[in-house]
Amino acid sequence: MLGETTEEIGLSEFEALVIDFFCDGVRILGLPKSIGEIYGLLYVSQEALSLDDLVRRLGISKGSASQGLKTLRELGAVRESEVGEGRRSYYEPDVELKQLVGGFIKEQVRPHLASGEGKLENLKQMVAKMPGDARADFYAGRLARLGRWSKRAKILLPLVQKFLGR
Amino acid sequence: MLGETTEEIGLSEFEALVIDFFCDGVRILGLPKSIGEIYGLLYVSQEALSLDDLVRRLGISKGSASQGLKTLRELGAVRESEVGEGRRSYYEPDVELKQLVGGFIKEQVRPHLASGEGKLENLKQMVAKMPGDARADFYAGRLARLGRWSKRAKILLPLVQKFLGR
DNA sequence: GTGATTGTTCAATTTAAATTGAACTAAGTG
DNA sequence: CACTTAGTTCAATTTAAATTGAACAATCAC
Repeated sequence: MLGETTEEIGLSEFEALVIDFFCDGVRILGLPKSIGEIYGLLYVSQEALSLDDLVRRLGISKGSASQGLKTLRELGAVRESEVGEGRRSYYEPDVELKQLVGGFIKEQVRPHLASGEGKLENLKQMVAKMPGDARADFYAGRLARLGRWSKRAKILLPLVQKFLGR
Repeated sequence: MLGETTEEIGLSEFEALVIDFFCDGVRILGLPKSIGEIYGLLYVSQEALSLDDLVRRLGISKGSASQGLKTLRELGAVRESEVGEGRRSYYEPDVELKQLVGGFIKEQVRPHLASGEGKLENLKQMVAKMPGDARADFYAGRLARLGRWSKRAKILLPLVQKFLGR
């Protein structure tokens, strides 16, 4: 099993630029650069890649690659390929924008929205217990507005997903 | 001019929780916590506040407050109040979701989209210069897909703004 | 079973980002 | 003008986040 195939190491200029493109992309979403590198290399590769391929070609640690792949799988941005023969897993990207955005909304956006709504509920209860003066009225008004923001976001998200679906 | 008005220092529990709410919010958007603190305190205050008020009540440095206010003004999330008498400036929040999202899209999202389109253009030119083999076809296909993503985003953003406008 | 291969976890380290604080500009006051 | 007050800038520091790498499971091969 020595020297089986020509093992590509390093990255072509083209590959490096595609990867850089995705690093910028994930940066906006608040995800670590390594996620962009991994997804980028998968996106620009014709064949599915193993964890070891990612480590070798990107020059990142096994820990980073493992952790990054885990996040990408949770987001639904990457899936295990069926083809790989041995015990080793190979990964390929999901390239459907709809899926990518859907996964991001489900994993990153909705949890934050939900926790925000919880906090808002607490705040409303605090105001309900305050003396009914002008200050409490002001607070109630501001909280009501936040509630409307949150409600709108919850209507908007499915619409966005629908729009991206076709 | 000593001891003019009862100068509130520190934060009530309610104020602290509202500020915390906004810190979470800006975190998702990839903005620093101090931005959330400043906007949060303005949001929960009935009167416009000066830079010095922010420094004192939030316990942050003048530098942070100045820089944070600058960013918030650029985003259109905060404006100078008309009322302030002396030479000092007072600030109040813009509480219209439409404006806030609009400012964020204009300042944070569009510039990234534009730079991404530039990079994509470069990549397409590189592929055009490659030998016309299967690999180049694969690359061309992937880049075309990225182009569609970007096009969709550009259609979607104004729709989102419109939706939030009413 | 032993030894090799694949992948995960997490404490220690590195890297990147935010914050401070002192020096500075600008504008107001007497 | 000299003196105070308001606000900005930016190098140095602090803080938070990402990455590493070594130890640890899990799975296969023999």
